[in-house]
Amino acid sequence: MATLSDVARRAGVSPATASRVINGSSKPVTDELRERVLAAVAELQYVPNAHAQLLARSHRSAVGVIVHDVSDPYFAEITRGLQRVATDQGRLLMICNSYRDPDRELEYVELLRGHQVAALILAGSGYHDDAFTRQLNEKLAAYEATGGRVAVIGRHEHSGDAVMPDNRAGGHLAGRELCELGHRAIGVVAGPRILTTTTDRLAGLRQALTEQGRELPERRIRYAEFDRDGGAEATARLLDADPGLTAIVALNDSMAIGALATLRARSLAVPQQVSVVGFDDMPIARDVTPALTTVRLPLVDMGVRAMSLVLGAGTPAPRVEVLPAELIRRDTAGPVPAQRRETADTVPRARRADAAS
Amino acid sequence: MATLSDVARRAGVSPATASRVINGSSKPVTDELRERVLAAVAELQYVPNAHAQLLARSHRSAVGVIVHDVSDPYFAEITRGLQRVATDQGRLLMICNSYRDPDRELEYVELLRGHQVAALILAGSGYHDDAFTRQLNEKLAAYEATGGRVAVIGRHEHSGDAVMPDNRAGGHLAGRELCELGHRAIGVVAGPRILTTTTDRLAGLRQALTEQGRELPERRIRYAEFDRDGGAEATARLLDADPGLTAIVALNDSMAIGALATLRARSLAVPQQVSVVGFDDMPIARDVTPALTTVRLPLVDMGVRAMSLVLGAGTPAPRVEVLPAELIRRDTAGPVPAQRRETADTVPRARRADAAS
DNA sequence: TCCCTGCGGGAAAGGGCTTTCTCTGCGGTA
DNA sequence: TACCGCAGAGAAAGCCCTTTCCCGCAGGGA
Repeated sequence: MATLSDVARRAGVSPATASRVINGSSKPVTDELRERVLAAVAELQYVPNAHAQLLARSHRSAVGVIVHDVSDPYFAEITRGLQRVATDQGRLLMICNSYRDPDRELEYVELLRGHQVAALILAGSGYHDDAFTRQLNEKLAAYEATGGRVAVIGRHEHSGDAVMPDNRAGGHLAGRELCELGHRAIGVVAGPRILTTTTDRLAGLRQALTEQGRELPERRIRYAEFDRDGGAEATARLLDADPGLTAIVALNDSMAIGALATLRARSLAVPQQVSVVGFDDMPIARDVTPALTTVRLPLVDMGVRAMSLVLGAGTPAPRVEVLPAELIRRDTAGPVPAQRRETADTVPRARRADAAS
Repeated sequence: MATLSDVARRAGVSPATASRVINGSSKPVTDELRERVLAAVAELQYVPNAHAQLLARSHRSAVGVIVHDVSDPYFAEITRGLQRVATDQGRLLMICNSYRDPDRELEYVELLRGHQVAALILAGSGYHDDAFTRQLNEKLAAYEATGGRVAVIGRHEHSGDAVMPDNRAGGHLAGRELCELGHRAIGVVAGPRILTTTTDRLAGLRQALTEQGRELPERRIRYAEFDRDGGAEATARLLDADPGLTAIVALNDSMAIGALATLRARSLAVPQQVSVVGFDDMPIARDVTPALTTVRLPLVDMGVRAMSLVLGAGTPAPRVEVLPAELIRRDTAGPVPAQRRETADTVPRARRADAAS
């Protein structure tokens, strides 16, 4: 690789001058030398060594981002928001996928710190795991102690700046909607128990049911991976255990799509026999058939805000921005079927079996 | 940030010794010093400056990847394959989104070169743009001249290693299937004209129709963005111009989903009134209703191979691996409706209008 | 004419790390 | 006892840039 001094030598100038020309320094350089340098750069196809530059400059510019998986639409949307702000400010993003592995998350914090990022954004659910949380906070604190900025998206455990989707309110919205449609036998297709996102959404849902004088017994909840196959599988287990279900809440849209697949496979009409409500409103939600009723989170906006937080001026007190959830009514949630209007819980066993057939 | 000399000072050793301990150098260090260094590292929360390391080591390890958009399922799958191999070999990936902007692509080549990546992988369609292609090749050649490895995925223009999905054969597969189902009035919802992927798939499709004694006139093709909305819009234009269409080929699955949306909006039953064939077989294809008949490309495998090519031993002659396309029959393509069995081209105007209603 | 100013350019000092080279001191052999 | 060899540690030379500091020179004012 050609280096700066190669360029300088070829142009017959000092490395200092070459550097000034290349970086458009404020220090003036005569046109003649400038041209010679530029010509040398072109001839040698010179590209500055980014690492040497970063070492020489004190200025840190890149921003590190840790998500569970960029290719997951949830994170893809958040990332879009992050990118928008970063690009506007000429920042480079380093995006890392933790694939929901806490250890990998820890490793990436180190890695990004080593890469001298100016700020760090952790997006995605936290874990119910005290040991992990403590370790993470230690690392984050160490980073912040050296001037690094940190913001989290959708995580409680961090003490600094945070952007929080209102998962609990979203869960509540889904629950209330279904109650108002008359459903009583509601099953839940949930993500991993260890994720705070799962428990937050679940908590909101449970609260809504309780407010309506109903319950969400643990046997009506199935935990699985937060993806399509997890949703399909959890739905199957739910249905096997409780054929009388008239509604299913999936704790994200991918799982909802899996749920829809299982219902279709079992020839259960949606929403005539079983209603389904998803969560997140990812782009595909409107394109499945029937179009998915779901709880929308302002994903892009979450990204925008987190990045703004981290690139803007710091404040002594941590800022927490809670972004609201919104119910998007489409076609998968309908009134409870007539023959099941009574609560499945109180229906005699025999009739319940009937109703399921 | 704590530096290596901070660690060394605290441990009462030289930076050289500290470095040896931290990197597990082959040079032996007594246990006592080793412990002192490790203790200092922990106390100071020391993380080596990655840029300084990269500068000092001659060894280059990271691999640069340029895709159109990682959050697009097509690239997400390819990236999964790339990651798999990279992770196995302990390589870090730097992934950049060009958002189908040729200039940005050029910039990223420079950027990644500046970051001293050991190899470069360009995934995604090439452009019918000679000036761009020349520039790109120049940059790539300069990079290769300094020992960089390059592989492309799905691009013709590069003279080196390449992994090529058989887009043409895939187009052919889609065309033949539709012909065998009796369709004659086939419309195409195509991606941007400037992309070689579009033209390759189109060429295969056209060839299949020609072989069956049919034609693919330009008026039956609509070019739009390679996404859901592009597909929806192009389908609408196609239908407006030619209501007698009995089949639509979408040149990728996102567009196919858009096509499905438009057909649903117009109450045209799929596949009873109109058949649809997609391309790529992205994961969601099986979950839309009706499930999408499409042409599968081994996306993950494409990524795996490209990365293996680039990390394996170089060969004097460039290697081109062509990966086959496969037709996945699901539920969106069916036999041509009875009343339209004759070709739309030969049906009198009046009857064509009837048929469309 | 002399001095001061200011402009354009180069020399050189880092920035944080790796690695070669050098040095010290010890044990072992003749 | 004298010498050799080697293990283990440190000194220092880079890696490739940026940027401060300094210098020479030309032009302008007194």
